[in-house]
Amino acid sequence: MSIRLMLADDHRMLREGLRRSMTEAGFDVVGEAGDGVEAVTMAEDLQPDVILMDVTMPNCDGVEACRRVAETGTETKVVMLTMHADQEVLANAIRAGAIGYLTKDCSTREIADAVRMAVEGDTVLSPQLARSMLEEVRKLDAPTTVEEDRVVSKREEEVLQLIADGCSTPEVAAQLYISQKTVKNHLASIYQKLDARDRTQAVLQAVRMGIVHLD
Amino acid sequence: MSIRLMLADDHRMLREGLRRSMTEAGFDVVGEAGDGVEAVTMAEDLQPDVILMDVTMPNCDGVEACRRVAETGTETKVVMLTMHADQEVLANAIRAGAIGYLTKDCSTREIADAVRMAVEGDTVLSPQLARSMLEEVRKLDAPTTVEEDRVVSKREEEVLQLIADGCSTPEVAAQLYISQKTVKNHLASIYQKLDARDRTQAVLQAVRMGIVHLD
DNA sequence: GACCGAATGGGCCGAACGACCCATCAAGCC
DNA sequence: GGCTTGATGGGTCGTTCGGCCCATTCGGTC
Repeated sequence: MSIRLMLADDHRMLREGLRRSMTEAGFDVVGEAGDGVEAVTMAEDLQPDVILMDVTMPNCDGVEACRRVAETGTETKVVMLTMHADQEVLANAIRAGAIGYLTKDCSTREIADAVRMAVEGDTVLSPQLARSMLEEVRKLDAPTTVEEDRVVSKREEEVLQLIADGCSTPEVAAQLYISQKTVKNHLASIYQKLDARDRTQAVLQAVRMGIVHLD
Repeated sequence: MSIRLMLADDHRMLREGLRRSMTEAGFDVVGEAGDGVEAVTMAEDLQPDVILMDVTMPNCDGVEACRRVAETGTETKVVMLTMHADQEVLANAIRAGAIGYLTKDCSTREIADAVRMAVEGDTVLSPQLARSMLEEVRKLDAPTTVEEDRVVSKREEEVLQLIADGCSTPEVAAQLYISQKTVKNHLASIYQKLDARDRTQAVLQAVRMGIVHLD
């Protein structure tokens, strides 16, 4: 039993090319939509296994159409196609429930593979997009704690964390049982090391570097 | 010219099954490794297009092996295979440079597709893993700017962002073509709204709330 | 023993900051 | 027509901040 595929793209030429190649690849192209609204209604009607959806379409763009299809609660998987590897759009598409995201510079073979993977529930991402997204994940869990190549000293780190927690200079001094002057000296040293010119920049830089944490 | 594939798994039976099915799928299985160290040396030797690498292996686990292969700077793509959909391991694999991550409950057809996608540079993720990772991304940018329930006014937001970018009061004033006094007024208003007592706390709170972004 | 970095401190000073008063003007809402 | 909110601005005042000079002590390393 072959996979039932639906196409949604406002460029007829591209659609016809896709239909030809997807049919050759063994898929059953059950429908073609030329804009977002048409795609949604047609999807409800045909209940395809997979929709290849262009991002930029009239009436209602691909991302929004994808959201509406996902909201119907059907098993239909949506693979987004786009001209540009825009990370922002990717994030929106993911939120909208798309299972894959391909740039249009990939081969028909790649698209066919992606469709098959989509049916199985696997996610496929184009190289550029995967990279940007994985970088996000990388940022998320950067467990830098193992390293011993500390930029700021342990004491300076404590000062930074307390500042980040909302303490003023005298409060930090009280917390650490040292004088305000020492706190200022630590800060001055921190500014040099983190290339910051005030506590605000120092704390932000420390957050970026994972030295301190926001609660 | 067929794709040159290498297998790395400590279970011979699984390896042989993979070899058979991958050969049937048209790939050229050029080598098989039984542990991590062997996989790394063999990969250097054979320079395969793709390695299907088990996560759990003796000597040096798949993730570490993947890292070493990636470090050699070759074009070899690594697709990780695993029994369990462990998000932690996935994150590590990604950091290690893996391009795909599949659970072992997927079909040989899926694996074959994934290998082809990997060659093209596309990333493939198993359903459970994709879900968990996409949720991470979702978290990242969840505080969508679309909302109209803004805590601070648009102008105040601009001020906050500039402060976060490292501007001092006079610099913010210059950037926005307003007086320093107005900047201070905006800040005072921000302090109230964000329950902050100085610019440092205000910016940190804004970062937590997703109002401003760190570059 | 000499040297260095870290942690601790002091004093001084000018600039920046934040709190508290205030005003004006435009826009939106009841 | 009033009311509020946002954005613009003024002034004053005390505090804080950050730069710059300095010193001591302690634990390492060469």
